[in-house]
Amino acid sequence: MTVDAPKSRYRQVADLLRRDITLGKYPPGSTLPSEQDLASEVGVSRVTINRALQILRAEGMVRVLRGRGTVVRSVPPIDRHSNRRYARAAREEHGARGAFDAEIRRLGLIPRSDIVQLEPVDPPEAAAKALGLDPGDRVLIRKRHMYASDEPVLLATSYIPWALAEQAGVTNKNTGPGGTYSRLAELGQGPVRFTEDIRARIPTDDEEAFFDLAENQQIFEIIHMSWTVDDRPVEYRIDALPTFQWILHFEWPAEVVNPDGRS
Amino acid sequence: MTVDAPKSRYRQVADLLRRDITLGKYPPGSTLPSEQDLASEVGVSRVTINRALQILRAEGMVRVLRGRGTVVRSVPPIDRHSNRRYARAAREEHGARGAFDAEIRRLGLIPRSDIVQLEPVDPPEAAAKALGLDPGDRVLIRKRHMYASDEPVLLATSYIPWALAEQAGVTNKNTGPGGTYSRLAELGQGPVRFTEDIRARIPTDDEEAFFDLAENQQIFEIIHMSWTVDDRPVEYRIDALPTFQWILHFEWPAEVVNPDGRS
DNA sequence: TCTTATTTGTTCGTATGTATT
DNA sequence: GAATACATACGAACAAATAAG
Repeated sequence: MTVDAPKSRYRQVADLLRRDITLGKYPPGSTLPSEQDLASEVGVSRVTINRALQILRAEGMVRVLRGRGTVVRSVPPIDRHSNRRYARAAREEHGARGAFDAEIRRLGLIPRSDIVQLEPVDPPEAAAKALGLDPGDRVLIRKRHMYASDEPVLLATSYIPWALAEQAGVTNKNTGPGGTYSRLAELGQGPVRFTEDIRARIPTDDEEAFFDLAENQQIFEIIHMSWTVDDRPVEYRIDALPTFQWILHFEWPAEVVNPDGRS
Repeated sequence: MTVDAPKSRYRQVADLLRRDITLGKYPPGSTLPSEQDLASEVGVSRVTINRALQILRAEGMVRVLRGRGTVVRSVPPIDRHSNRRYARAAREEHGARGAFDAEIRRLGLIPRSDIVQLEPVDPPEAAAKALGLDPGDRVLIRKRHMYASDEPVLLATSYIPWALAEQAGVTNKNTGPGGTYSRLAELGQGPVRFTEDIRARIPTDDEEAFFDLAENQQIFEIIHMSWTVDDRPVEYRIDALPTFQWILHFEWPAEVVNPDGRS
């Protein structure tokens, strides 16, 4: 134990407010006193209160609404179980959106998923490279907005080579029982291996608007790829998730070592 | 494309500086002009410059040193390949610190790992619960500071039931060839399954000091657990990693579904 | 060691802009 | 339109860390 590092005022105020919230002085859904009132109460300037609230925003503890006030958030973190998500059994049992549905319902919330884009496009560079496409090759883009009880929680954008998508008949909203993966499997192009690369970053302007984030909040960016038995990629997907409302779960056996030559 | 959303000044300044950095006007390792100079140059107040720099800090693009200046960072993101990390073959080939070593050396950096704590202690509540300990049971704490070319990049704290640690003879710094897991395996308590729960959060005061972070930066918190063939946990570990310097990689086969009853 | 200049960190008062009620 | 509430911006001032002498 060292001596208490002297803390700046706005951080002390943040600690104070966090404590008050967790202790129930301001229960979930309630509105905090205005910044002006808090300033008088605590004895600091309004700018300092504002800065303290920035921290609580970054933590996802409050939601600040301009002109209205600052409300205490109530969203429990959602567990994303990556392995379970793509198990063939789970897919065929619950349908294409089964995994997301289950993740949300488990918390007593209501899942919703809107397809906002579904068409052939020229792929972004990262997708073209990852999928090993030739110049001029097009892809099927499939972009979804996903909600938990009307709170936006996930933005998923997937890219599949257009030729393959047409052949598999997954260019419509309804991809049939088991979803896209099952259609690909019927062509002998079903995924047998998945990879995910995870990083955290500042949101783009789009994401900031969709999730209603402050620029000091971060999102998980998950690059999800599906591989065939021939070790060829058939899907490149970017999932964007606000960090404060998700916990990512993985599990794997110690023995199964993938020989793979890629580094 | 919508009309350009009008951006606040500090964000425009952040965009400007980010562009200058990526375009090479301020190469890695160089020092930016002082906030005062930038303020005059750009034509905004110093407070606005300061706020813009907060954003670049959160992105890990610059490192701000009070009294000295603001330097452009040069650390490339490190790839953490979780599955490969705990493969038995990799462990026995490279030794206990093999995975971390390889991750760092791959980038041309020099790895270092200091054990800063290694002793029996009363477990924190989360660890006791996760390990299924009885009240009064102690644990071996093993806390490590890890560096890449003297930059702090990882803080690892592991907890192993003390009785088990003693029996396996892993209470010293030198745990022998293959490390702790190999000693446990010799007792029939070797891990056969791993789980990791990942979230991102604001750093604690300790972490902030160790990594030299601003409070608007976030860290990955990875709860790593090792399970025996009897499905009992033998290790509870918390890894803390600044989000901006890591990419987490996972992969798994589509077919292997773990039956497990836990939800 | 002490002093001074430089540089970033924090805070305030004040003012103005924008969104909501 | 008026009142309320958060967002941004500036200038000024002082605190704290560092570097140069």
